[in-house]
Amino acid sequence: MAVAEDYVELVADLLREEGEARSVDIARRMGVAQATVAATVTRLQRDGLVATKPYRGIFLTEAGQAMASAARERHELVVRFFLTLGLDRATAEADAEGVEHHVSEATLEAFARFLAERKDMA
Amino acid sequence: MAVAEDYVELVADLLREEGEARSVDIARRMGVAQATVAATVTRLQRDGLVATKPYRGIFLTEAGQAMASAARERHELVVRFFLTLGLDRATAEADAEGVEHHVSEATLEAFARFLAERKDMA
DNA sequence: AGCAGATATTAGCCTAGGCTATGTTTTGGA
DNA sequence: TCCAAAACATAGCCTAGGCTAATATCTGCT
Ligand SMILES: [Mn+2]
Ligand SMILES: [Mn+2]
Ligand SMILES: [Mn+2]
Ligand SMILES: [Mn+2]
Repeated sequence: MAVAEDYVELVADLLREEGEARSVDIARRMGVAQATVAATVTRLQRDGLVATKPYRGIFLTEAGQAMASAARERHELVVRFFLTLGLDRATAEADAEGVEHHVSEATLEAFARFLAERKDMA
Repeated sequence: MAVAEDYVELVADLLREEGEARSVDIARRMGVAQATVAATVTRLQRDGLVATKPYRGIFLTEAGQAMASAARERHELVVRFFLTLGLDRATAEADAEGVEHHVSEATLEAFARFLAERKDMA
């Protein structure tokens, strides 16, 4: 589901940027209540995507890391595509956040082709 | 919500194509149980988007028609954009069905600009 | 006219994703 | 050391969107 991808992607970001991924920070960055994060994290754990060490934050399993990096790659490709299309950064980021969950591999490849063409037109 | 747009868009299509929009047909075309359609239609009615005449199908209110034509326009723009980008029809349609709900006005305008440029490149 | 089959509704259930309010538990600073 | 504040968990509630099974209603055909 879309939400799972966003969570693991954010957990990966927080781990990289902050060294740890705490529930509070996830709640803040996702604009959601802490209780909501708790419930979602429980599901993610059930689905084998994350593990938690209480008061020590959230960590990614192998599966979680795989999902996170795939999500990240997709996210960045969509953003770059939108930027190249002439969107401002804020819009590109905002729309990518939703669009990324609905583009097939074939479409992502088309985006990549477009970027490649643009590049060697410079 | 995304589902409301898809429903009213489909109702509009059915009214145009078939003359009437029946629950059975909506269920079939959306790949959903009839009971699900009933529940959703109840919400759409509550939200002033549709009206029903039992055993005579579903109709759009003014608001519903407005939403339907906006949704249709958006849908078609996204599909045309994807096709121009080189996607096959099936992929373009499938991805558009999800993407259409996550593109801002600014992005749609960028899509339109892209199409315009392509056109006078021919 | 009457009834079988199509169509629609209702009841009862489920999950995801939200919320607030109210505990617990941990931790760092005095 | 110890305790207030921060972090986390739990309980209880809600809506959207799904499902199946059972029931009701309509309609077209004979
Ligand atoms: Mn996202
Ligand atoms: Mn993302
Ligand atoms: Mn759609
Ligand atoms: Mn559509």
